[in-house]
Amino acid sequence: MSPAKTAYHHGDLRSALVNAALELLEEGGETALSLRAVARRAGVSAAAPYRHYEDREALVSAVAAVGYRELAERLGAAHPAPSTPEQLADVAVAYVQFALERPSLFRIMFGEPCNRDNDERVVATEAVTLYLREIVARCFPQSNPEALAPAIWALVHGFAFLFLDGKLDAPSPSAVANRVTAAIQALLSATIHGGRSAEN
Amino acid sequence: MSPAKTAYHHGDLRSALVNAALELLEEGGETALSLRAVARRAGVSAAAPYRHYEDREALVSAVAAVGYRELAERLGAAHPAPSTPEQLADVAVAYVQFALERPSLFRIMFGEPCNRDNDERVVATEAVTLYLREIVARCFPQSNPEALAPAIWALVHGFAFLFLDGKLDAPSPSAVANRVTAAIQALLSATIHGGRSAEN
DNA sequence: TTTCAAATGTTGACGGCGTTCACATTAGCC
DNA sequence: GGCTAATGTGAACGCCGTCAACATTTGAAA
Repeated sequence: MSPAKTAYHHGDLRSALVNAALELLEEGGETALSLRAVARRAGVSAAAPYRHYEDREALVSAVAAVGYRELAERLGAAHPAPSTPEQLADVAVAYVQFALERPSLFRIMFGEPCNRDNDERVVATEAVTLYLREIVARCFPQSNPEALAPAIWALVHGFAFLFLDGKLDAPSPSAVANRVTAAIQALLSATIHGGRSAEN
Repeated sequence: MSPAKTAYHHGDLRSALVNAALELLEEGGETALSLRAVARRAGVSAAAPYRHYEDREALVSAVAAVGYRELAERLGAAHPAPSTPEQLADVAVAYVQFALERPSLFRIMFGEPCNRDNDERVVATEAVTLYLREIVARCFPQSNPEALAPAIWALVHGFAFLFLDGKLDAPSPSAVANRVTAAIQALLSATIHGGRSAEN
């Protein structure tokens, strides 16, 4: 509740808008996330947000950036510094659970096109990328993290989306966890076996 | 160009709307896909579509269903009946290429929430699921396809989305293909090795 | 302290959207 | 040939994103 960066008339409307957007997202899903609704919730006119964000997409990007930070936090909470396949699997499960618990936020983060410009979003994404590569490097120092990390990310990310869309049945959170864990284990044992070429 | 099912005033407006929607999608992306624009292109009033689709989402679902059929076609073209890891990898590459070549359609198919009701969409999805399970069963008769098939799907699907969103660099189509192929090979060799329990 | 420019917020408007309802037209069946 | 149901139209509603003109407030220069 501590006031943040730029506080003028309203007192940091910029971040108040992001918070309002997150609330609306949780309450009513993507459909509820309109610029006007956000402004209304922040107690401000419909045009006010344009003093802080170029357009709707810019605000959505800011929301997505918060999502990336929260995802990173969540992964870190699952395990601060994984160094075994089991621990890595825990992180993977946390990733999928994040997607299932906050589906609208996750869809905003990944489900729509985003400007490749150097905005908050790209930075936040890069953080996730590095975090993951670091983990893989620690778990498999003899492997090639730049090849393995994306594969693991893709596996986990794909599970998240397929569960989210109902393409794969997700009867219970634990069932989801089991499935993800098993897949990770399979991919990892492949690396250990097949990664012989990394001996050089 | 042969006229289809129900032809009344317009002569199969129902499918004309889907075609118009697909055109708009290719030309202008998801943003261009409005019910009014679709009606305009079909040369019909804004209210006419409601005689054939309950709402916008229903039309979008119909478009997605076409997408699923085209995806299945594309996979089949990559290899009619894969039975080796290499052939399966070809199918996987075709999946990702479909996503990159028709990003808007792919996003409509997977990127937004869909009603779990028993509509065209669910049926078309099921077709993909079965097709994949069949392939896996043929490639690895001694494995458990119900566990392996989703893992492969997730891996491929995740790659598709991450490339699509620019989270992973996709410098050239062949680079994408190589990455996907390598990941598939890794996962598959894991199955061959780790799948010992399937000997029983 | 006064003053002034820049930052911030408001009002009202525009066009586009999804959707509905009352109405017109047409198609096919008796 | 005429009736009913199916199909298309037109006008309207409220919501949306966005903009331009205007009002207010702020912080600092004078």
